[in-house]
Amino acid sequence: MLVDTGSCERSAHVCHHKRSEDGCADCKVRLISVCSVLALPELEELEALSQHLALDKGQALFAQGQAATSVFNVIEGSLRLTRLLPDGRRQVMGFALPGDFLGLALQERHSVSAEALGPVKTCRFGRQDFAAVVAAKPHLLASLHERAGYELTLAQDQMLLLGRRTAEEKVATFLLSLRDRFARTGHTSVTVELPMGRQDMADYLGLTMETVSRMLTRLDRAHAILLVPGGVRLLDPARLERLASN
Amino acid sequence: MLVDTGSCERSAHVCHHKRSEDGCADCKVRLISVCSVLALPELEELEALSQHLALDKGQALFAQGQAATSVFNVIEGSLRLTRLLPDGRRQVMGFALPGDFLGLALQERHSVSAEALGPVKTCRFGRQDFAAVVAAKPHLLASLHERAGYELTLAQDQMLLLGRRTAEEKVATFLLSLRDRFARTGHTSVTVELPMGRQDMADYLGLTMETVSRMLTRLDRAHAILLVPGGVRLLDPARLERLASN
DNA sequence: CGGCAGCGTTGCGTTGGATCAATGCACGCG
DNA sequence: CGCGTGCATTGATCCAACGCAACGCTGCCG
Repeated sequence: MLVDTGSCERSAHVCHHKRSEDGCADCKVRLISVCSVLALPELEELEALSQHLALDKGQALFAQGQAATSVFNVIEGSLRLTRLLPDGRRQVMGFALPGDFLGLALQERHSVSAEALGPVKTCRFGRQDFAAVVAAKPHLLASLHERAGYELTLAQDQMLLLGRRTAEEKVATFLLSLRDRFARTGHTSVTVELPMGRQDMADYLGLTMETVSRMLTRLDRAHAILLVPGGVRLLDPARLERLASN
Repeated sequence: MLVDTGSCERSAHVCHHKRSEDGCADCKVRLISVCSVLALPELEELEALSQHLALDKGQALFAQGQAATSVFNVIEGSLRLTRLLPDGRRQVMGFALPGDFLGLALQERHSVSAEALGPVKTCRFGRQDFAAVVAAKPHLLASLHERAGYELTLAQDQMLLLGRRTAEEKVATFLLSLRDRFARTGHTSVTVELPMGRQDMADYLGLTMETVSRMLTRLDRAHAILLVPGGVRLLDPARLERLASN
């Protein structure tokens, strides 16, 4: 049931109770994941079906079009969800952060590819197994459905952004939304970590890498943000909000 | 339970059995709507909670941000689903056709506005009533969830289109996808009806009205399509497919 | 230590689609 | 019928973002 026994090497402090740390009861993302709606006995039932799965930077969790044999809870790290056009143009559909569930829709095939942006830990379930549990627990289905509804409004936000916003607005909106998402997982900070590269941001925002870079330096020179290695410090969130304008 | 007693005036032939035509058993979209998963007794239960509601061209069914008191099945006609930016920029998130369900996510507030593109007939349910029925019928929830998953992949298609496709590709893709959607409701034809205006298409595709018009005339002059009043005849679908390229 | 590989930034010319401005065209109405 | 109103088309110009190429930085490895 547990994979990645090397997981403790990577964390900053030593593990004193490895056994229980892998259980759902101690799961770091339990309270923000779909599992939050489950009572303890149900949790144990699900735990019996779960496996931990770790990925390194760049590794794919699954690919677009592939039969969906598994679904996943993201425990740690972040992933890029992409679609590819035959000629190589790419659209990043979103980024999955800890607490997110991959395979919400329980569909037969994955509609996107998922690749690790850095070291990632996930909790894996067989799709059929998971679907059977869901079928037996309407409140879990309701929770999935609620998340799907939320995803749908996020997708709508993104369509509005892609269709009707300028490059500068896109970048400002992106930084703010990333800050807000990190805030929901507990990390409240003026410095927003950017686990993805410029090209990923560009493909998410419907821009080129160069334009993203230019907009970031423009915001930096305007003292709205401060570019720091691996992230951005939001110096003037109010100005960003004004740029994002809604 | 029945509204719009004038409905027969608009249809081509005379009604012989008005009573039953308003019932779910004779509903034109039952087999393609969420109701298709319901058995007859369940259908009657739902029917008791339903009202028919008709709209004229331009009328709003609900507005973005409004508390969602009702959810709807579209029976006839089509609607435009939009989001507005404070400065007036608009993004059309989609078009609802007969058989579509509005309010899938059962959320507290509507995330978009819905406006009739022409005469529309809907089947209305109180959201709370409907939610109660759903809570009691897991297979109905599963059906809603499946539709939500489908909507999510449509939204992803649209994000890819908005972010990474050229104007010509956008228009070609739009015409083909509209043809396919009409095909699913039974209307198979080389001539695709365009119930929306140029501005609506533009706001759906992230373009201006002028660009949409130019691309349509370009395709027309290339003999890929033929512009006809109120629609488009697809003369060379293969060429369009090539332009849409996936 | 030097070289080189992988990002990110910057400058500069190009361009696809936006913008502005007529004009066309179908309709409903006095 | 002639006029007005609302949409669609077309043409002329503009500009935001793209594409390309050079350059910079950082970390890795021989």
